[in-house]
Amino acid sequence: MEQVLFHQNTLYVYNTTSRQKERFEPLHAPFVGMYACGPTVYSEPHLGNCRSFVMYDLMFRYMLHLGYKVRYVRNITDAGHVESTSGETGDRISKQAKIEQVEPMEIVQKYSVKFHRIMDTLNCLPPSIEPTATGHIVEQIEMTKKIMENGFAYETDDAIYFDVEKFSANYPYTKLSGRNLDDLLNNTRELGGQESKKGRLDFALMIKAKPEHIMRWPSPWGDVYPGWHIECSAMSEKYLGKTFDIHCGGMDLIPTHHTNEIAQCVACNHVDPVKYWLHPNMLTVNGQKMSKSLGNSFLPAELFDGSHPLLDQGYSPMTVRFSMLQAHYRSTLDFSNDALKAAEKGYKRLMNAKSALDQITISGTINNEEEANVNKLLLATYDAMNNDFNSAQAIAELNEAASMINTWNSLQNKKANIQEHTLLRLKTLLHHFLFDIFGLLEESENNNEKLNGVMELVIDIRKDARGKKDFATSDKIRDALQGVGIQLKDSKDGTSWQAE
RNA sequence: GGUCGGAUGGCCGAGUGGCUAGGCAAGGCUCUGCAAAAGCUUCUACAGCGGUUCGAAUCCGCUUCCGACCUCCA
Repeated sequence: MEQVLFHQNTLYVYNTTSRQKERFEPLHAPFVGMYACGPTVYSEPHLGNCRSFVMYDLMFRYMLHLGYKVRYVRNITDAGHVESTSGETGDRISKQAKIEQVEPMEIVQKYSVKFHRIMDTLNCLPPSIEPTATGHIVEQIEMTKKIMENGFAYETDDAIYFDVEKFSANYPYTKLSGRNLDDLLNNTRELGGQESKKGRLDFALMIKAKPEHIMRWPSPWGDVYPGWHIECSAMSEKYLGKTFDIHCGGMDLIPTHHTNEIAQCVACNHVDPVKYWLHPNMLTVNGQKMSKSLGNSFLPAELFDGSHPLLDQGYSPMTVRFSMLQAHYRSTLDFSNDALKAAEKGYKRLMNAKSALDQITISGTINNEEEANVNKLLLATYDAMNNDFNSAQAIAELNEAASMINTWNSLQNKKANIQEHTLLRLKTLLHHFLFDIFGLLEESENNNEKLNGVMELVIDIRKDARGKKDFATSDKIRDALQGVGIQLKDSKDGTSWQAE
């Protein structure tokens, strides 16, 4: 039996289009269609990329938890992400293929695999559908044809361009970004390259492939490869329909990629494709956006093993995930040693409280204040998430829970003065939030049976030594274990251990 | 240069005009053979200057600083 919680929990989301929080009402509840811009698989994703994917995962998980039937589509851009800055035309995949001296599809394969591994490591659920651009060339060509038929695109010697000026006469092109169209049109900044497009804001739907270009597909305009924006429009329409609920993507995609996506869809289907646009903010390093071009990227692997020069230790995947959850998705998040260290401790605190809660039972008497505090907290945690997925706030509420749990746990009898079903609800809450919604995992190796057996023995030997006041032996055991990353924790109830 | 968004205690970070978010660090205490771990506890901040209000971190204006986008980026 599945719970449907969305009737009691009204979700509010910040819609970039309206610049305010709106009540989330799916077009066809309980179904929710959600599209997120996935990676361009020409290199390894860095932590900034990962943050966005973790945030989409949080949204996906929370909506699932509420009982929505979510179809989460996240594409893979494996063709056509054009670099058009300096006259050199060509897409990122082809460029990287030249650098690594392999086939473009080898690049695609290599970095798709890496991407999926990282998503697994960070415990992101796989999307419901993960379509690739190369698998949907037909749909993209069809869409381009329709846009041309509708009069919003034109052909030149080198490409099919979208006519932004013509489009903007009929529709507020800059609606999403809030930019002033005239300012954009009159921007004095010089563009490189000698493209044949008419307007400076026009963008390529399809690019005619030069003879040396390997990734190419036949079309009414000769051999072409797709522009970047058209794939998302074509694939979102195919799997979610002409209109759907949620579209996610990094904030940096608003003025260009997402603006153009809307333009394409409207020019093609005459309807606004997306009801709610949700945009996670950037990850920063020393206040600056993490980006490949700035050279300040952290790769996940460098973070996990601590090999990045700015770090003085490694941090586990769940520490990284937790640090991302501790900030709201629309705020910038600054990555630093101190922030990660704090996250590491904070994550352990919650996990420890979760384990401690398993030992807590009810006393049989009810303390009204205790009872009220727990009930308040149960609501507050949901309220936080209902308020535009405020995981930071929700974590703060769970920390309040941790304090209560720790207090009960420090009592001789480990008993709480609350109702039985209230205790049960608290246990359920912690389980749901930590594992299902936040997507955290237990990282300790305490569930390894053989190691458990060995540790039991070692702890027993040390206990005997301590009993005989043979502290040389007991300390030797403690220090040696510390050396291999196992920490012993002495308490009144005996000794437990934890692997780093 | 244009447009948009920020500035919160030692650090990271929530904050929907009134009820000290939270975590980490630091100090104190409990526990302990010593330590670690764990727990309890203390630390009342909102860039500056004006304004609105009974009351402002929150609303408005100006100033300073920072960032993002405008050219590829999640």
